[in-house]
Amino acid sequence: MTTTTRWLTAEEQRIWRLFVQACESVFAATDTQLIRDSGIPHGYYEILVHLSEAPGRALRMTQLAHASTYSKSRLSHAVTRLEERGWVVRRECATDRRGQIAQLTEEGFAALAAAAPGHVEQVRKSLIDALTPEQISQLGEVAAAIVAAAADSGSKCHDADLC
Amino acid sequence: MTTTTRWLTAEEQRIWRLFVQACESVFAATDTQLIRDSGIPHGYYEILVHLSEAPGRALRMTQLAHASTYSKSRLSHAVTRLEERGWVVRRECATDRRGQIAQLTEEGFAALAAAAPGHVEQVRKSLIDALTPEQISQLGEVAAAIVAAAADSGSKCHDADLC
DNA sequence: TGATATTAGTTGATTATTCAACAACGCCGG
DNA sequence: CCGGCGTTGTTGAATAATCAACTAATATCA
Repeated sequence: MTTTTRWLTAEEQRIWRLFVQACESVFAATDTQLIRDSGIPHGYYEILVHLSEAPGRALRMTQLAHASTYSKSRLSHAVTRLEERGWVVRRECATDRRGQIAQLTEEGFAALAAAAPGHVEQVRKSLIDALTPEQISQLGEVAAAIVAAAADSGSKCHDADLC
Repeated sequence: MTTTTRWLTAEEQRIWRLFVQACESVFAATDTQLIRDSGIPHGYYEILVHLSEAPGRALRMTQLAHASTYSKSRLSHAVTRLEERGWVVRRECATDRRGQIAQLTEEGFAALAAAAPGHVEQVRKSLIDALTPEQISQLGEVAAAIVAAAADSGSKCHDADLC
């Protein structure tokens, strides 16, 4: 436990900071584009995407929260705002009276369809087109390894919402 | 302008989502660790780091905002809270009477020093140790390319705070 | 110099996120 | 069928982030 700290080497630190910067720049760019062109914050967009891909364009709150890596509370607030925009409606769940089902409306689907091209274009500009094909596949493997490592250490997770 | 959208291929989309997930998992883990063990949110930690590395452990607000990729407003609020904790003080700037200089206090430095080992350990767990040495250097190049691309397209940036 | 534009930084209102507490329901053992 | 227990989802208060408006000081330039 109290072994001396394994500090990062100069090179490791450089790469760590580059990584942080790269993430921030990509998310800032995609977020800005999405809000500017469609008025949809990045987080809402992800919710709409997951709903649009679900059978019947509907999902239980918990499943949607998990898919979007939202906490239940955050999702509940977010869906309330999406309902105000008319993009989502809440429905009762037939098999579980506690359950709520979030369903994408036609307007919500239309808003998503209208926003998608600009968003995709921005993802290309910020990420895909910035890299060589080889770098893209390397990024894929690196990202997969990071996610896998997180899943491992997260296996002992006991927090309320996540996992 | 209105050319048909260059949609992402299935593989590109897979990698994009993996990338998003990887970033989220790393930041969630480092954030959680930092708050749990030191009560320091990730954003504040970065501010303290930049101050600690500056000559005299002090920086003009604007420089600090830029270094931490904070907006001026956000930084101003954040420094207010850091002052309340006794970790930072504001000083007048001798050469520009508009200016404010944020200076790290001894307590602030001590808090940073106490938090650093755990944070570094978490960065290792979430990122460095999850990758092979080759992947780490690949990640460095990929991140550098992403940052460079963002800097290019950001050159025409006219927003108030950034750039 | 004096008029105007820029820059530095703060503030308060609006909006988003987290956190802890909670109500309602389902599950399961006695 | 009942009582405890975990789950589902919501709520409201506290905290944080964004946005627009603002003050005050400096730069620019005729």
